[in-house]
Amino acid sequence: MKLYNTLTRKIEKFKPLQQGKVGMYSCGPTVYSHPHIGNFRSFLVADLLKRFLEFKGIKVTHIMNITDVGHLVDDADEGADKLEEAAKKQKKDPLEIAKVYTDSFLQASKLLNIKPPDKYPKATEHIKEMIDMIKILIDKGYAYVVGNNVYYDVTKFANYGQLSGNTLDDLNAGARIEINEEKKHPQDFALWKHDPKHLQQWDSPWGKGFPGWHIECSAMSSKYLGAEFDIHTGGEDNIFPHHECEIAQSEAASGKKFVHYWLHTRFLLFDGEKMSKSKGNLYTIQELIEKGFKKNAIRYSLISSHYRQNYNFTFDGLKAAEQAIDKIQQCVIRLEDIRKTAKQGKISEQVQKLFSDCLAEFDNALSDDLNISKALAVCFDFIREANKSDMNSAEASALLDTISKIDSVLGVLEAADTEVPENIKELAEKRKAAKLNKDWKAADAVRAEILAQGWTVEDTPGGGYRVKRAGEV
RNA sequence: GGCGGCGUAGCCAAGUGGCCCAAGGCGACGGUUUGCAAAACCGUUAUCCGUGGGUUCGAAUCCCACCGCCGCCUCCA
Repeated sequence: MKLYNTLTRKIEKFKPLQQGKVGMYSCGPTVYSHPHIGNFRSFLVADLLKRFLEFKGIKVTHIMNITDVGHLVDDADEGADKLEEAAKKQKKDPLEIAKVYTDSFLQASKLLNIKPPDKYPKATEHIKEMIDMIKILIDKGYAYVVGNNVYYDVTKFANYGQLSGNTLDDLNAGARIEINEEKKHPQDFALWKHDPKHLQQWDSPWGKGFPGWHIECSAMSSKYLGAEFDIHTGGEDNIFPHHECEIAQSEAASGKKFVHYWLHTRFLLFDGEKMSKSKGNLYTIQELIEKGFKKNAIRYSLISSHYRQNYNFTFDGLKAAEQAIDKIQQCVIRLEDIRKTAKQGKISEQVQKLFSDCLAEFDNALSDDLNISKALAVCFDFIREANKSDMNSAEASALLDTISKIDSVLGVLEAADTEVPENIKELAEKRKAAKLNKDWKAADAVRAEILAQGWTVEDTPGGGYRVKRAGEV
């Protein structure tokens, strides 16, 4: 498998530290507002990667943090904490705010069929680990104390800038942040801050205060994955300063290489524009569902293009995604039908080749830096062949199994367990009877009646029929 | 100013030196099937890949220039 590594800016062959096992850390949400589709693109890329690694038989330990403190509004390490701002505005305790938006995030994650990570560690529950790491950084000379604040000394870390390609000189030249007199170097960043106005305060060796933003990921990733691990994911905006600072902290503290592969998801555009609150195009998953879009279509849409490419999210695209999923679902229904009704038999060489080729090509496509477009093309080529084939029950079952393997990665199919109401069933039977009498007029009238109640009836080969909710597969 | 990405059909999007007169999805149109539908299948929908040069036997793919779009460097996935 090959992955593009932001650190080296190259596509590299992926080799886990331990064969068959992968440790993966994903930067999760800062829970000060409802996460939107852009946030979820990044989380879905992590989910896709994890599912694919699992598809390949690799055991993945996945950690996703929830940031519920310390995310300052500006990186001059001044100003308000975003959670605190929300708390003050809504006149609520920061933890209450965090809970509301954490719940919203978890709910949307579930709607999008994101496999829960092994752990969602919260920053506020790891203050001790952060303090311990800060102490080490001070002891090793990478951090210094000024009054009740602790700063990381970027000049002590030779590789600062390796991830983002920034150099300290360039950063200074382009700096738009105000100079903080306490810092030795303008790019030094806070590890621990003192601010009497801050609502969330903890005791520390440097007095009451709260942790800087970057330290949480360093502390929590090493706690759950060790000081050195395989993959770290996040949005492209995390590259600098967040991930750059994480590397500086973690590698300085442990003396080991921190992360082997850095994956960054590019931003989502909405109708060709950057999403922002002022443009009013920051949709949440829940809002899209209220608008009538299907949750699996949202998932499909968000994963259907390459993660290192800006993806232009549109409502038309969502509709196209619904159609595409329907196509797969329709094939599943057909195969289920064959599996149940066709005669038993052996799996022919032809069918054997069809599904083994499909799985191999699907694997190859995603192994190429998660080439999802190619993988989907493989999937649809397979669907077309499956729809054409005349087959026995065992073959249908094998093809269903193939689709289910593919969907263990895509995660877009839904169990078709719609309960059909009794009266609709009766109407469908009535129509069947009319059809047998070739009373087309009556049959069509019943069909119209069924449709008026929000259901559709479709004939299947052999005189049967299927009832489904109107607009569904 | 520094760092980086992109421009392929009506839309989304793969392909990064010969298999490309360019995959796949959506849409559209025609056909097969159907009592009629739906679904499915078949066919058509880019002789050409932002523009102009160059390298090469050969380029969407490499080089140069230009135009356009976008991201990071400041909170953001």
